Amino acid sequence: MVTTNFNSRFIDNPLNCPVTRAMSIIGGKWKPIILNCIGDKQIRFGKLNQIIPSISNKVLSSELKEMENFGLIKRVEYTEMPPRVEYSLTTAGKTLLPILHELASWGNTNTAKKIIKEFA
Amino acid sequence: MVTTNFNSRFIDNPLNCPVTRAMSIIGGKWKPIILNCIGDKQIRFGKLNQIIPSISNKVLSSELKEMENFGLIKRVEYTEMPPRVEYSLTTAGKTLLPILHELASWGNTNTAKKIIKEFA
DNA sequence: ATTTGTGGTTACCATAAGGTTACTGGTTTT
DNA sequence: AAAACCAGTAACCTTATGGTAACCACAAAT
Repeated sequence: MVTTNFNSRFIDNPLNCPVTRAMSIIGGKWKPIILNCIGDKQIRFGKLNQIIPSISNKVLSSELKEMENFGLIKRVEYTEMPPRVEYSLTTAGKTLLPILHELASWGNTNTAKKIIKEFA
Repeated sequence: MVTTNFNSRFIDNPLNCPVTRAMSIIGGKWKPIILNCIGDKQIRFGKLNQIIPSISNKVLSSELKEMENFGLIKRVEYTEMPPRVEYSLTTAGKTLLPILHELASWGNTNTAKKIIKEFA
């Protein structure tokens, strides 16, 4: 059972509201997309940039770094030339997969598609 | 089965990536929190403002209006004095509850709490 | 006569998030 | 000799998001 603490006067305080906590960690324009792209794979920086073409390398880099700091992403650097870096989800990061799955699932509903079609 | 379309060159295009669609509809600082607060209830504007004290009435108002336009929220106005307005989720809006539940559930993990503690 | 309650709106402002462009190093390929 | 590859970084700029404070209508209660 999940205690969502509806009656708290501090429901919007990250320390007390679970939804706020979650959103302040994985909210933002790119994080869920990046996490979803990594999924269960190991994936290189350039490959991520290729399947998410409209993110700039600067932003991709900083988002990855932030999630690495959070302990959600593992970064493995191979000292080759040219360099190779592989990103993957940590065990902690994989606990996010149910959220990403629900997001993807809902994003595939006609409800979501219609809203996007009308307002985007 | 969910087609997440990992190999698309347009995964970040709202028209083609389900996660991007979902996030561009319910992303942002307040929407998931508001939706979660409404839940299965009918709830008044003032009550929302009370349980989410740090949102301004301007922002609460505009977020509600946007989600009403999306067809996720129903707004019922009672022409009394002083006025009374009740918000609730539409049928479409209730399809978001699994996402909100996963968010709340993950936000209650120690993983999430530790990250918030360290970085907030 | 003034305050209270309710659900907002308006005008204005601050900040952080995100975007753009150019650049790097060392090896291999053209 | 030049260009490509890869994984970024640095400096700079733009814009969307959200925040603040004041104000409104109307009736009832003090």
